[in-house]
Amino acid sequence: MVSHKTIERLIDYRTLLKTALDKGSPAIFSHQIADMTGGTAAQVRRDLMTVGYSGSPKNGYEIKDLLNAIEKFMNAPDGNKMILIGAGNLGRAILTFFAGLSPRFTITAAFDADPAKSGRVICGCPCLAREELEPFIRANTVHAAVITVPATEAQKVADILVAAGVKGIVNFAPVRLRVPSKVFVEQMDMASALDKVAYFSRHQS
Amino acid sequence: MVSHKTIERLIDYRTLLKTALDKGSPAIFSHQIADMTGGTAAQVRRDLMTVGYSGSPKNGYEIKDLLNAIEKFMNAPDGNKMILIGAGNLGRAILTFFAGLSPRFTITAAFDADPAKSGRVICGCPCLAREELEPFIRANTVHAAVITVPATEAQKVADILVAAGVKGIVNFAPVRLRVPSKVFVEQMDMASALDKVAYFSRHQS
DNA sequence: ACATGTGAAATCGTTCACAGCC
DNA sequence: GGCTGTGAACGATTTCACATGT
Repeated sequence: MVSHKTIERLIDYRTLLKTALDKGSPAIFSHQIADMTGGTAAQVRRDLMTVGYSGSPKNGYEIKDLLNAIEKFMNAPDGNKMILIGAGNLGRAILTFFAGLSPRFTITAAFDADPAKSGRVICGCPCLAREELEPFIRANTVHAAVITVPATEAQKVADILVAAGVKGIVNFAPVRLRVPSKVFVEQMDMASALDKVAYFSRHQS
Repeated sequence: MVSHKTIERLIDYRTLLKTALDKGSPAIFSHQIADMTGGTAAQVRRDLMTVGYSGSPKNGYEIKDLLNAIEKFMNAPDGNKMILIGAGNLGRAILTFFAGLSPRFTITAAFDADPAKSGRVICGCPCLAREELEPFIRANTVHAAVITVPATEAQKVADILVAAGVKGIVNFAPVRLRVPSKVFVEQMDMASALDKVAYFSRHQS
């Protein structure tokens, strides 16, 4: 019911508001949020309408309360348990990246087809065999999965994930995954991103 | 003049058509393209209108000719020279990833603030000192840049890139870059992606 | 019959503009 | 005066639906 774009921006606002709060600002105006995210003041106000928190014309928005409202609206539980499939170069870089994130997201297990990696701890994360994937998901809570296997394997992995009940996937492989509409896929396609940048950097503003 | 979304899809079609061509198919229908990219047939036809190639109701689209039309429309020169700033974990993973990518994109140089890395070859790519960044861009052709430095450094790096005339940026740092509208930025924000997946995997289809 | 190309309608998202409040 | 919240106008994108060709 609430638009995809709006959610993306709310996520932006949230991270922005957090840093503003850390700096000690008590309140903020819509045009300030707009400036910092590259949007317009009207759009910020529209977006904030959906979370059901009202500011005052005098002071704008109380940052602390607004943050609470956004988190409540997003229903963000403070722990997202995730898994990663494909502990190659990219996979390991992401595992390291996650270590810096937290505590909102934790990768509870990594999986790799290479038997040499099974049972070892890679970048602070236990690595299991590919065969363990489905049983693991059924036995543990897994909110979402990160796919970092080669393109040829990605759809197979996705099928297993979907069959086991995973509802969210971040896919780094350069293929569009075919999944039921109940499952949300976020495509992190570097190859497409490069093509896009190559195109737009050459054509008009 | 032609929409952002359409370009994204054309890029999708192109990669898809390439693999279809490799498999030996001579022609394809709009609904087949739609199925494979998760769109609708009508939309595919609309998108293809913009590249100015017409199929026939009998056979659909000649894949070879359609590919040519798309490439011509995108004006894709067969070499995009890029640079990467920030040779940390993520940066190195991306350098390796690029090696696997076609000849369409090559990273001609990497830059890092750490003096220990200067002058060395990292993942098959010469690494230079941060001070070399601006002179390098002015002396060589640089179509676009990939930013993989920590969030705190990203805006500074972007400012240098823009000042030196770079027109396209792929940004992996979790901050929105402020750049003139002449410069195109593609945000590859893993943190936001995770938040998005976390949200949509919990809320409706 | 079935697929294309494309006006026209419908849907979705953004911006305008103004009432109400401090 | 400057800001919020929001109906209404606007603009962009998607889908419908059908004439046309094979």
